[in-house]
Amino acid sequence: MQSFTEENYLKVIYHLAQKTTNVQTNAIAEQIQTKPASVTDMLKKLAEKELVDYVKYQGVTLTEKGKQAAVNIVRKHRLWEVFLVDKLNFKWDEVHDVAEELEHIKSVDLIERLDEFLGFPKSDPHGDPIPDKNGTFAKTQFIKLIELKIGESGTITGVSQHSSPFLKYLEKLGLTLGKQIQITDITDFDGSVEISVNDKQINISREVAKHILISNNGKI
Amino acid sequence: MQSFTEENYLKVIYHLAQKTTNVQTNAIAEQIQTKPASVTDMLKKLAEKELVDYVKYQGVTLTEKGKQAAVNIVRKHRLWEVFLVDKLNFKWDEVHDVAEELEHIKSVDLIERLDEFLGFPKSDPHGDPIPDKNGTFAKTQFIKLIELKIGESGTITGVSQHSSPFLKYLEKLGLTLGKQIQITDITDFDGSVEISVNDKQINISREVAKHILISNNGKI
DNA sequence: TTATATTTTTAGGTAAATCTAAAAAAAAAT
DNA sequence: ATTTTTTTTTAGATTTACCTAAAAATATAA
Repeated sequence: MQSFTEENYLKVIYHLAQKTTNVQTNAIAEQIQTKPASVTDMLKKLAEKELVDYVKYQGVTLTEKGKQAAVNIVRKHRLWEVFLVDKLNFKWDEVHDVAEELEHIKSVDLIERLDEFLGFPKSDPHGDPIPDKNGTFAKTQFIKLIELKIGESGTITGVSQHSSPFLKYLEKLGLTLGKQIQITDITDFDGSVEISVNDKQINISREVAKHILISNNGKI
Repeated sequence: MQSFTEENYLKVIYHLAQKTTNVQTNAIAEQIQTKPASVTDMLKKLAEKELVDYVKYQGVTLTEKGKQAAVNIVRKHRLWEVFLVDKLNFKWDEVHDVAEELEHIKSVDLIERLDEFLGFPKSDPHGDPIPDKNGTFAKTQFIKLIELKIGESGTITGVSQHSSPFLKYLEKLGLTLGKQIQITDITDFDGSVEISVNDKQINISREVAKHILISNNGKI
């Protein structure tokens, strides 16, 4: 079993490893809100426990054992987020911090029963996939909204930015999960995107469009 | 805000204070599974924070601030127990350890929403009262089953022993919360009690009868 | 009321996770 | 190919919660 702190390191390394193979000390420090020196200490400890492969000055990768542990935390985090939104009526921008605490509750039985209670959800309130109890993710097929061309359409199925202001903004625009959208225009000047959603035309910046994930896309 | 460990001390002191006014160092150490020397250290720290009144060699009492914090943990613990039993189908003997972890989740919003989701329950799966968000307990009127006389009856509304074997045993006998019972005989020899429940006659020891709490009692 | 037992505290130390400041290694720029 | 910058590590402290062993205070018994 890992400590609360070790679990946080594993989770952060897991997420950072989606971008780069070898995860850097500084990147971890930034995520965990601590100093690089503290990270080095912890990496040694995790390597000792065979949860990461660590070579001085070369960054880390998770071992199979470390990856399993990390995926399990991700699973718990996302299931709790579903609980908070579906059952306790939290908004999708309010759940992160609470789930951050709940994800460390240890009982295996609890999480299996929670999964069942929630109806074995496949994704969390932000569209992120929930691994099953063996750590397997369902294959998901997303493209970024920014990649759609004029006339193309699709369904909003995720976001790649979880900050509260961003999520609140999308909510205000009516750009929530499950919504059907169509690209009606792309401005030459700054690349901002005009889309039709809820029978209305709205305009979003390229930056926003980058972080909206679309599935079932195609021409109409 | 208190640390996880501080919260545990406050909770234990709160529970022990139901029996004696001045809570002793050794009693705390036993409950928390630690050494008396460690308890002394922590009592100094809690006194420093004005959560307890502590006089060397004289034991401790909670201050008003300390009591508030303790009652809040009790509230969270009991609400989570209701969640586990009512929503996740845990048995009443399985919930204690998990609730012990969940009670330390900090979000105030979470616990208010959970309370609402559960329908503002007034007692937990063992019949213990749940304080409201101001820390007020509803007045409860229990007597021990052992105090009933032959012919008297009542409703099982609580237990004063939470060990898993005890709870499992009661479950097997059908002595669960809400059940209507009547005393049909009390054995002279060892004081064991014959009761009628679910249209059957069963026999329990004095020791068991001491830990079953009855309300609405009276002659029939 | 003195002796004995129990309870509690002090003193000094350990382990986990953090820190700052300085040194070392690696990467980038001239 | 140096120099400069950035990244990472080491060394030595700090804080929290715990420990053991010994001393001190309190309670109990003779």
